[in-house]
Amino acid sequence: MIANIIVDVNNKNVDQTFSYLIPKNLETFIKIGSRVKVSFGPRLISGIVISITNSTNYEGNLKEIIELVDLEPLLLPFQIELALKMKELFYTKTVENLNLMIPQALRLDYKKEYRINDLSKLSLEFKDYLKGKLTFIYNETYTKFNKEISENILNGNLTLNVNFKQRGKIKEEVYLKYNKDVKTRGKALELLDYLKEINKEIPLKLILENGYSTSSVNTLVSKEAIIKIYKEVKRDLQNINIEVSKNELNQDQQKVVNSVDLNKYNTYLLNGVTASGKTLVYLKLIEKCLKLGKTSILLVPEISLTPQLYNILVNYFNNQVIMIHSGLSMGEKYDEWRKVKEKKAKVIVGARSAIFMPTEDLGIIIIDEEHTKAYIQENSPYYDVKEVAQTLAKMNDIPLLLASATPLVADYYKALNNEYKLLKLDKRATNLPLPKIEIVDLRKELKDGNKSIFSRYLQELINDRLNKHEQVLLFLNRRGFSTSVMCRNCGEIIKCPNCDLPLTYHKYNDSLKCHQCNYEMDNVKICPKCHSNKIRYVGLGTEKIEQEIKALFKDARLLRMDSDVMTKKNSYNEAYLKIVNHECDIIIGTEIVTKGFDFKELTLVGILNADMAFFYPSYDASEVAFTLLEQTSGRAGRFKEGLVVMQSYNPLNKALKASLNHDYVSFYEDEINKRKLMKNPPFYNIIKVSFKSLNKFKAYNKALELKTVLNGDYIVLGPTEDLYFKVNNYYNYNLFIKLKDTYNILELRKFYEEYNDKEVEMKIGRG
DNA sequence: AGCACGCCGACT
DNA sequence: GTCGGCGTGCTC
Repeated sequence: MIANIIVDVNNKNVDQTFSYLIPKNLETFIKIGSRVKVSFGPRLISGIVISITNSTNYEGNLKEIIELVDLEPLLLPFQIELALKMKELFYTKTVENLNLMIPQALRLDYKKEYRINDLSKLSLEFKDYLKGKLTFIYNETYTKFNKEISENILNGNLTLNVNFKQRGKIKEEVYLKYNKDVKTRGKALELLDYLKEINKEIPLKLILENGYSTSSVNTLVSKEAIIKIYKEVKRDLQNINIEVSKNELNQDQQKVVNSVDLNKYNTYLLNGVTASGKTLVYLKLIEKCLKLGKTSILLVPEISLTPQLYNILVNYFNNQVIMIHSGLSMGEKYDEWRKVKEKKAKVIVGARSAIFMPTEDLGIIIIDEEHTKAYIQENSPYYDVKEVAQTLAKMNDIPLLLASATPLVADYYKALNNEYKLLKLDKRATNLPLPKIEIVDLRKELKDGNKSIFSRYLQELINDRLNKHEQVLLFLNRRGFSTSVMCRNCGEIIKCPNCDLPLTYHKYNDSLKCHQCNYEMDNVKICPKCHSNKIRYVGLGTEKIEQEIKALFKDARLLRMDSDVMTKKNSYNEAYLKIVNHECDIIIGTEIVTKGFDFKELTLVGILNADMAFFYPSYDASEVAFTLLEQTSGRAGRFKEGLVVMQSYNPLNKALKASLNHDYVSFYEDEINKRKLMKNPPFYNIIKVSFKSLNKFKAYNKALELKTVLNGDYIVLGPTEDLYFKVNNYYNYNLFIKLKDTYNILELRKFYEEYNDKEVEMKIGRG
């Protein structure tokens, strides 16, 4: 029998199967998904068995598999299938896709260890250097002995051994238990008596915390008076108690739950206004799956949101729930992975990587806040977890539920056109009205001489809420920061005449440029619309706001939440508790605060720069902006009546006005027409191919070369400078390919596979 | 990727 | 002569 293997080498040139003979003694053990040790060229590495066949079309001599790395197959067959499909979808390597599914703790490190058979055959100097050791792991300090090393390898005195080291360990906890009486005294006797009396296994940690030392423990252990017991612990993740207020579905929610057919594939799009009780719908669907003995995956956009939902689920389903996100340590992730693998947990909640859990009997995949960019992994391997989930749902013939108050325009289009099934939740479950939104015209503030970040109206409201002992959330939009040019007098944004995208300001030659078509013009000093000179590029930071708040509201307690502050693992939980316990009055934050917050005392949301997101030079800027406004305003008044104040230089913007009335549909209708006109998704798919190099011209030329290859058959835009054109001395050029129905371009695949320029890095993603 | 092979310049 | 620089090409 022959095993076809993907080797653990992350390189495009070897991203193919290699065939190896299965030795007789391993035949019953080697399965699809098994990890094996093989000799690959001159070295020893591991690989994953992708398929097992009787023959191969490789003409040369086959080598035998050396040994099995893990007893049980590391990956399930469906995971292999998924990894292969992802390669087709995203132009990535199979190896890196497979690696997404292997917990870090189980990834192998290869260490080359040399063993000396006869020390006396070595030179005095080398012997001295080794200090009598028979083995050494090679590093730079051995360079001076290179010659001697290679001689000894040749004469057989040195053997090379490749060590496969697993990165993580199973966490063990030590317990102590009384065994027998021995003669002893002092502290040790005291401890022995104590353990004898209790006669139970006591954690060592507890003993040490109670004033006993390791030395008295060790004395007793060595005399066999007590025994040490090693217990494997699965780390339990931090839990905050959040009660689910109501467990009964209302009529609308019930209808949604009933509409989801658990027995076959369908993509559902649940469009539910904020606080319409989507979480309860998820709970009931998961519960139904559990009753069928099936596993559920619930994806949430960010690390920050996961613990909240996790706690709700734990309160509902107890220890059947696991959580996966990038904030967990390697060991914690491994433990969660094992709980799924051993089928001890059937409810998985987590960020995008949770989709790769070894779920053998999947029943449903739910993607909350389906519109967020967080579901796309930009760093290699590129993937969009929504497409992965869809592939997985089709493979298992189970439903995929996408949910959002503000779905992606492309997804809503598909739902309206029966590609997806549309489900609606139009009313808030709490029966509270949606928060009232008011727009403050910042142009007027400026005219009246108010140069502060806060309009007078917003200042007034903040003071009022502080007096009433209620909380205020201030939201600062970071996207599209400081690159676009806007008139502070009339709100005009300078846009590209060809693409309708905001132009980006380039400091080096004081010009404005389009990132899609390369249109370029001199920077404007006078607004083309109102001829004022108050035109400038825009920017604002959370720190600056913090300063100003401190000056304006001296007694208010502040909490800053942006990605700079919130990187630590539990910082989000801490912040969350601070807000719940009302240890802060004003919360300032970026995108991170816009999702999933439920705070009783939060009655005012201030959006400081509502315009900002509209400047982002991408076809979906309006959508991102609208979504952000809607999400942010949804934070207000979840329990009490809330008010949202948007500050804007451009109050007539259509998306802004649509969000005033929480009117997704009218936003959608406006946007979908633009998409059609501009040949953007969902009417066309966009592939973005990036070229990155220290050499500007080489990067540009490679992009041009690909464009030539593709010419004629597709709409190809570019090469254009990336939004981040020069980063760390690297230059970035992009090509945008527009095509219908698929992302699969044979010519592109061929170009990529044969691509071999070390000076220019080529990457394929989505536009 | 990582390792061998191989072909050139500068050293005991 | 030979050590070691790195460019090239292959890995079942």
